[in-house]
Amino acid sequence: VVKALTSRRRATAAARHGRSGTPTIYEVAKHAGVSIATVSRVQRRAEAVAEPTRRRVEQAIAELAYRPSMVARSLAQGRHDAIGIVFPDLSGPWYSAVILGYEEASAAEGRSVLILGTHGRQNADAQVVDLAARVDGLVIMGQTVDDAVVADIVRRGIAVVLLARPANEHTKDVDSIRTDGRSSGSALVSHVLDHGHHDVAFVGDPGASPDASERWSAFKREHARRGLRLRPAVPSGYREADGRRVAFALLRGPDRPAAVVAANDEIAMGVIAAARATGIDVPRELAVTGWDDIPVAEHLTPPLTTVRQPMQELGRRAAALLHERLSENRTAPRHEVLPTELVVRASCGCQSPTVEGD
Amino acid sequence: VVKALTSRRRATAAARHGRSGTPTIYEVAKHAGVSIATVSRVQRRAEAVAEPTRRRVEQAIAELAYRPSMVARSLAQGRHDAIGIVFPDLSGPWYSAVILGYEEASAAEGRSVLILGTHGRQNADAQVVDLAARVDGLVIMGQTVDDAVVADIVRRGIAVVLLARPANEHTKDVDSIRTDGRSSGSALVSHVLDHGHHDVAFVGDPGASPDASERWSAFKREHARRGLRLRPAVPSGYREADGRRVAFALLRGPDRPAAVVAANDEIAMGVIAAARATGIDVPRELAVTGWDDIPVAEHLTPPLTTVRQPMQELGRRAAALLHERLSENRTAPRHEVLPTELVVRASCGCQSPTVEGD
DNA sequence: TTGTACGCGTTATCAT
DNA sequence: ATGATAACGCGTACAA
Repeated sequence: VVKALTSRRRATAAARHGRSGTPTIYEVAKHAGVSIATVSRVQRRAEAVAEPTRRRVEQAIAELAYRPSMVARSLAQGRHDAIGIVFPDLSGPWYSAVILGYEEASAAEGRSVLILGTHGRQNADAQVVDLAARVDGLVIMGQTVDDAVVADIVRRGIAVVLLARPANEHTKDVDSIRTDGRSSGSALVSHVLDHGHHDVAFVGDPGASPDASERWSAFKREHARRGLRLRPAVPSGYREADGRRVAFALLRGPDRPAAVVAANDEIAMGVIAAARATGIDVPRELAVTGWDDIPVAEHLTPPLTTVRQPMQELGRRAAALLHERLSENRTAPRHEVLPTELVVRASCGCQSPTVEGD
Repeated sequence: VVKALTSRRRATAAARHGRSGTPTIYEVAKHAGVSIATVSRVQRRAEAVAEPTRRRVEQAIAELAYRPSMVARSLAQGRHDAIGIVFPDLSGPWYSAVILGYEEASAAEGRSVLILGTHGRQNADAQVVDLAARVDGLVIMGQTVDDAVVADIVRRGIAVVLLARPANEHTKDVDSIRTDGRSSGSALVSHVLDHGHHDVAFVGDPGASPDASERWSAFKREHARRGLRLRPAVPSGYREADGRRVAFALLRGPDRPAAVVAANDEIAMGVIAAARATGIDVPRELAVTGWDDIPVAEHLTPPLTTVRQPMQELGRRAAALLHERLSENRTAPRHEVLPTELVVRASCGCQSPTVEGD
C-alpha cells in the first residue's frame, strides 16, 4: 500500500511536468532510464557515477534542456546561496560603489545578490525582515533599520554584517565593518589650518549620522589642540542642494569664514557652487574641503581636497566576512576597520595635487 | 496504513524544527491548537477565519516569532516574487541610476530584486541562466549576453525585458525598452554646428554599442544635411581615462578640431581634462559636448552640454513592463521608447544654460 | 469554518 | 554504482 501510494504521487509529478513548462528531474530520469538519484548525482558532478551512465544522463539533460529548480534545491538543502544588502538610498555615489564591490565579490563566490533600498520608508523594517527570509546572509548599511530588527534577523540564524553603523551593546556580537576617519580627519583639518585659515566653518549636521559626528569631532579636536576659537557647526543636509542653500546664507552673512570643511563631498560641491554664484573665488577667497572622495571630486573646479573612503573595498570585505561565516563556519564576531586617506587637491589652496596615506 | 505514514512524516518535520532553528507552520499550528491550513489562512490574511481562532493563531505566531519560509512558499506556489536585473558594469553612473529606478518600482510592488553584473566575464551566460532560475522576470541590459541565452530564458517561461538593446528577428517577441536619441542627437550636433564650428570630431567607438552607433549616425546625418566634410570617428573606450588619452593625441596632432562631440559624458570629461592639461580653453578654443547627462555633467567646468537620458525612468518602466506580464497576464510584446532631451550648458560655447525638450 | 493529505522539485540517506 | 524514498515547509483541493 505504501509503495503504491508513493509511486502514484511521483507519477503525477512527473506526468504533469512532462506536458508543459520546464522539465523536472523525473523526466530526465525517465528519459535516461535511470533513477532521479542518479540524475541528481550527475547534475551536481559530486558523487561517483559510471561513465556510460553519466553520458546517458548528460545527454538527456541536454536534450530536455533541463535546469534544476533552485527553489527546490534551496528547500532541500536549507540554504539559498544568496545574500542581500540593505542601503538607505542608491542615488548617492557612495552606496553604488559599495554595492558594486559587494556584488562583484559575491558573484565570484557563486552567490546571488539581492538589494533593498529602504528610501526612508515607513515599512522598511518589514521589508528587511522579508528580505532576510530569502538569503543566507545580509549586509545592513548605516541606520536603515533599528537594533531590534537586526537582533531578530540574527536570532533566525542569518549571518549579518553591519556596514558603517556604530557598534553598541545590542550589536556587539554581530560582524561589522567601517572606516576610521579619525586620523585622516585630523590630517584634513590640520591641513586646512596649516594654510593659515583660522576662521573655519564646519558645514554638516553632526547629529545626522555617526560619520558626520566623527568628522565634527575631528574638527573640534584639531581646534582644541591649537587653542583656536571653535565656530559652531553649520547644520546642513547631506545633499548638494542642502550645502548650496546653507552656504548662500553663510557666505552672505556678517561673519563669513575663510574656509569651509564640509561633512561630505556633496555638501562641498554645494558650497563651491554658492561661492561661485556669490562671486567668491575658491580657493583664493574661500578654501573648501569635502569628505568621501566621490568620483566627481577630482573633476570639480577647483579639484576637491577630501578624505578618501575605500568604498568598493568596504563592499568586498563585507562579502568576505559573510563568506567566512557561511562557508568557513566562523562564529566569533569580527569588527573590521578600513583606513581612509587624505587627498590633497586644489580646493584647500594647494597648487599641486598630492596624496598622503593614512 | 496510509494515515499512519503521513502523520509520522509530518510529525518528524515538526519535531525536528521544534528543537532548533526557526519554527515552522507545524509548530505554530500545534501551539495554537489548529491545523496548518488555518495557520496558512491567517498568515496570508486571505480567506475567512473565525475571529477567536484568528487571534489564537496570531498570538502563536507572535510568541514563536514565526516567519514563513519563502523558499517553501515559492516551491508550493510556483513563483518567486522576485525579479532580476543584469548589467555589464555598475561602475558607471548610468547603470546605478537605472538600477535605482528599477529597485524602487519593484520594491513598491512587493518583489525582491536580484542584481548581476557580468563585468565582461567569460561565464556570464551561465551566471545569467542561473539567475533566471531564481526569478519570475528579468531585465537584461545592453549586450551582456547573446540572443541564444535570451531565447532560452524566455522559453523557460521567465518574463524578459531587454533594456537598451537593439531588437532583431530573434528577440522581436521579447519586451524591450530603450531611449530614442535620434532627434536629440540631431539637435545636439546641429547646435554645435550652429556655433559655427565646421571642423568637429566625434570621439567614441561607433561599433562598441548600439547607442554609440546611433550617436555616430546622428553626427553623420547632420553633416550630410549641411554638406559638411565628415571627419572619421576617433575611436575611444567609454571611460574618462580613454577619452583623456585619445584626446591628448587628437589635440596635439596636426589636425586639431574646433569642437568635439563625445559619445558619452565620461569621454567628454576626459577630453576637457586633456584640453586643460594642454592649455586649450574650453569652450573658447575647443567646444565639447557629451551624452547621457550623468550627475557630474552639470558640475564640470564648463558645465557640459549633453543629451539627457531618463535613466531612473528606464528602470521604473522596465519594472512596470515586467509587472504587466506577471500580474496582469499581458502576453503581447511591448517595445517602449523613451524620449531624450538636449541640455545646453556652457561647454558648447553658450553662455546661459537652457533646456530644450525632445 | 476547519482539517486532511497531496503536491511542489530537489537533496540525502540507506539499502541493494 | 544505483535505486527507493524520506525530508525540506509551505499552499490548497477537497472533505467534513
